[in-house]
Amino acid sequence: MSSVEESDLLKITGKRIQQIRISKGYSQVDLAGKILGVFDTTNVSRIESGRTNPTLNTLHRIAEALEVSLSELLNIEECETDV
Amino acid sequence: MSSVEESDLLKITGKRIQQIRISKGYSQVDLAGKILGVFDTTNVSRIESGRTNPTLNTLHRIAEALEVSLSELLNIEECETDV
DNA sequence: TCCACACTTGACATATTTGACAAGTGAATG
DNA sequence: CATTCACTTGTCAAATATGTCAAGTGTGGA
Repeated sequence: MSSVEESDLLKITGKRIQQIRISKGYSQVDLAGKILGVFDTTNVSRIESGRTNPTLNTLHRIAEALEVSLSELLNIEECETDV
Repeated sequence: MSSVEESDLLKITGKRIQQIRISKGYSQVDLAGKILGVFDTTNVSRIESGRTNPTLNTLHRIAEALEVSLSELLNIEECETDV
């Protein structure tokens, strides 16, 4: 019951990334620019909207750019999705 | 300086998964069996040894099987890698 | 020695992420 | 209007994760 479906997981994680990004005042372009190595805005968009299933390395790069730990980035409430 | 190279990240995460797995008294076969859906021992081995860059969904499935949160699973010390 | 168990490693097919680019939407502004 | 900005969406190629099978290593027990 507490198990999260894949698509939900991706959407929830995407929203969390977006929340943190916005709270820091970054645009998607800003974020992509801060990410180590090459990172396209396209991917930011796809990940934030949960249309892609990012790899550990990608999540790590995003976490660094957002100046949070991986652990924080994925600190998802597994509780209710309602309301 | 604090930025972790990809291969290090994968190895560290793999070791962490292995630690938790062993602390729960599971073999790789046990773990693979507990993971939601299909999961081969091969993958457990590859992930634990850092030879593969797992996706968010895969990490989530492993976390569930290990009965820890994603956040706990990835609670990696970003401190020194030395010594 | 033989066998079982736990794990590693290689090869392969399939699916998907990532990276690159182009185009489209909507909002705000001059 | 036209332009700019932020973001979405489509397509494509390349790299790679996953799933599956087979074989190899090392350990321990009968």
